[in-house]
Amino acid sequence: METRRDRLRAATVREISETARRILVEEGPEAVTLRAIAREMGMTAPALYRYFGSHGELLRHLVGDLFTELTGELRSALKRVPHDDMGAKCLVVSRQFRAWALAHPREYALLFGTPVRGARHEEVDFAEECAQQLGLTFMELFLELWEKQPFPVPADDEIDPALREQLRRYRDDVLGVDLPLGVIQKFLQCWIRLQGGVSLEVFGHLEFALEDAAPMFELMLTEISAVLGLTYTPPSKG
Amino acid sequence: METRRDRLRAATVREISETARRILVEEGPEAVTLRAIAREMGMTAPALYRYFGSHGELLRHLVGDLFTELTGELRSALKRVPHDDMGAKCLVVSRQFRAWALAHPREYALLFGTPVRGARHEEVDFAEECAQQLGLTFMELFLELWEKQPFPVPADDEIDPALREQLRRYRDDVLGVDLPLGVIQKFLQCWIRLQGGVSLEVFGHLEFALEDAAPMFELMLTEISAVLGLTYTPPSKG
DNA sequence: CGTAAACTGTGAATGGCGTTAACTTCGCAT
DNA sequence: ATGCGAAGTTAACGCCATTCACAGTTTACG
Repeated sequence: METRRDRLRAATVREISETARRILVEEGPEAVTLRAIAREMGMTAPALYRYFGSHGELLRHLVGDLFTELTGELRSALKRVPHDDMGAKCLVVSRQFRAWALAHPREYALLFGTPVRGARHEEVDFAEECAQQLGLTFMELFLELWEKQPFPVPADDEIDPALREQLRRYRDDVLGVDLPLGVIQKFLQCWIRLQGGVSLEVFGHLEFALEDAAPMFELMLTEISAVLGLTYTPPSKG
Repeated sequence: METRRDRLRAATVREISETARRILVEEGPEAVTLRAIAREMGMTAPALYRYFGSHGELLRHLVGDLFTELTGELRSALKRVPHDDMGAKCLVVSRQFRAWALAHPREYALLFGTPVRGARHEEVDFAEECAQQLGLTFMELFLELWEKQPFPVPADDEIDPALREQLRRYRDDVLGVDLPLGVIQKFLQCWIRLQGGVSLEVFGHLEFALEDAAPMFELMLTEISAVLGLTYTPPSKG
């Protein structure tokens, strides 16, 4: 049952997350220290150990929240698109992903930058579950596209055997769906191009040549659209 | 002139870099502290300030060294390929880039991970110069390919105006070469796919689906080869 | 040669960090 | 009303980067 203390505790956990995020945004990742969070909340650092087992655990919780936020924004952006316009859906979700990354570069770095932060964890992590939700969002869209408007995919025996076996494992053990392996392959190819390109841009690794990578991103979307048999439409000005 | 002290100083600088790198490899990036480096060298931390202005400056120097090493490996790999086999040259340099990244993931993270470490620098950095050398290596190869075996590129007026202007600036102000803008565009597209894909793999962001991303990487190389009109050949077993 | 300057190191100190332990305070259930 | 546990505190440990005053050694020069 929901006691009064439970509510207070949940509120404090929420305040800790919000404070950590504010510091992350305003002062950068290295400023997100237990002492800084506690200071900002009018507490002392050891008190935070009542809520999180360690600094790393607090950060992993924040990562989970961020994954959930990002997933939510993608899903709600999807709802604003005509239900049967698969091309628009794919474009919207891709652009929204990039838009969130650019609007929240430090959060994005926490989610998709070099890992390590607090190293690996044995148990299934809260953050990992949330990350899976994000992956699922893309996967569901891809699956819907495949069912409504099948696009060309390689036959199983056209796929490199070493890759084939891994795709099979991912399909059967993780996704548990019934799809040709070629669809999984195309999905991963698209995802790698999308996340790879966005990461490079957000982390500043394209600045050596491009001040604004938006047109390059759109160029990538035209290519991906072509691969998937979708009609590309330029972004709306809104 | 080259005094005795200069030689000793240079040797110490080298030892500092080597020690820092060893710690980076063996204990991870967060263990690369001034105290740890000094401890390992039988010195005290403040002594290191005689050689580097700060912890961040030391790291930036290390980054420069690493860029130089990577560039060297790519260049020497190129020399082991028949001079006129452009397809093989492109494949070798791409595979060698990935191989170095996988063999030195922590170093790679320092070069291509999320930046920030010590924030921006006003003056032209040693590390930046070294990074430019790496970029130049790829660019020279691309230029050689274009001259020897031109591949299809979009005409200037087929390129998004916003992109066209940036490509022009990059070509004229940075590269200073005489090439169609379409070549620059294709170069960046290829580079983004290459570095984007390798980064995702090295940072573990493909592990959700793939245990070994090598076949996926090769698949990407077949696509890039096709785009550039090159004949793809599988990696040699050696 | 001798001496002053420059270079290379040390030790102590400051302030920040994560984390632990001992201790207080207060809400709440029996 | 009593007692337990949750939520805080302060103090402390051992890290960290960085600065400063100081000492020893090497070099340069008159």
